[in-house]
Amino acid sequence: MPLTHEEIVDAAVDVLRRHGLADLTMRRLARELGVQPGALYWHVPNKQTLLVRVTERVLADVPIRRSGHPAADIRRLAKGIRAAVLPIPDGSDVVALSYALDAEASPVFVQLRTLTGELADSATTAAAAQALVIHHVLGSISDEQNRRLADLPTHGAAAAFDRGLDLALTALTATSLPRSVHG
Amino acid sequence: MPLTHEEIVDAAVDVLRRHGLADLTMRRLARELGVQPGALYWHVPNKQTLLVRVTERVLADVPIRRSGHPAADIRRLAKGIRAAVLPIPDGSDVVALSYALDAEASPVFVQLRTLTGELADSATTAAAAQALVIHHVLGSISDEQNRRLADLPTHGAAAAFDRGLDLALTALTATSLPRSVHG
DNA sequence: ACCTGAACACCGTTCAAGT
DNA sequence: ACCTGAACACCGTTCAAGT
Repeated sequence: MPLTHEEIVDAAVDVLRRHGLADLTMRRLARELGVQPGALYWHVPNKQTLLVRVTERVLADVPIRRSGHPAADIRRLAKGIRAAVLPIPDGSDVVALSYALDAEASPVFVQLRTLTGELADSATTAAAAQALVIHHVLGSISDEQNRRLADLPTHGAAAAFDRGLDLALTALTATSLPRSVHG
Repeated sequence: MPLTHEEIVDAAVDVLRRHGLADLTMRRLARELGVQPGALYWHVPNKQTLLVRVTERVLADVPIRRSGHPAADIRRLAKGIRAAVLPIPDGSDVVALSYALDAEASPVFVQLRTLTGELADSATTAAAAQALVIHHVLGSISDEQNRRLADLPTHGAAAAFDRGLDLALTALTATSLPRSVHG
């Protein structure tokens, strides 16, 4: 049976999960799948696009629920992203790259945009808040993964993550009265 | 005259500034300097370390002044980093990598840590605020550079950057009364 | 339609040997 | 002390040719 697009993304996620981004090469992937490197290029245009597909897959399990309380939903979403990406070596780099290439690459990104929009008093504030949260989430994960790589302690990481999230959300709900349960 | 450490870093910054990270290879650098690739390894242990030196050089021109008003100083510092890194292709990636490898790689990082410490009501808040600001700064620059690469508009970038900075600082000065002019 | 084989133009790093 | 030459073990991508 012929190689499928799905199989390639599966194998890519697997290599990333087990060995990190440095080992996630097109050649390595081909070896893992028992084909020649060139075969991959019949199914995938290039490595960058493949990494975006990997991001979609990794973020696909993050639950997107709505409670009517945007701040609480943002908090849950941010924690969900962290939980999904943290166990994957270099996961934050891959997700950041995909977010940069395509800000609609995952429903998770879109949902975050919607939620900050409901909480902010203006469109510019909403955009700034969305960016602040995304940068906090991906930056925190990146720092934590790098600390792990360098064998530095990460005991307070989860609490620090929450504290940073609080700071960002405090500012949002302070500058504007929450319009909360309106959607 | 023999090759010097300085010359190598200079050439590296130059290649980065003109061609970006993808073209900043040890072999390309050697070619540019008229030596064999192996020659570089007598002066520099590896590429990662060289990139940290590049970051030091890039951030060296960011002015570190103190006014007695930490929030204003943080704002100025953040804008200084943005001004220094934005004109350099992939500059945010290189700086983020260096920050991850060594959070004391530049006096700029250290100064930011000090300033958030003065504004926060606790050590954990200080650490969270430092991280939030750094992630905002590097994340914003990265987004802006990527948008430029993809020929997307970046007209509101400076304002969005300031707005995000305000959000982070508003939260800091709201949760705690500024102890401000105490250092 | 799907893949192989082979090439093109590269990488970072090491190290004996030269001067 | 400082560098060359040459190697080792790789990269991403393309594409004629095969089935």
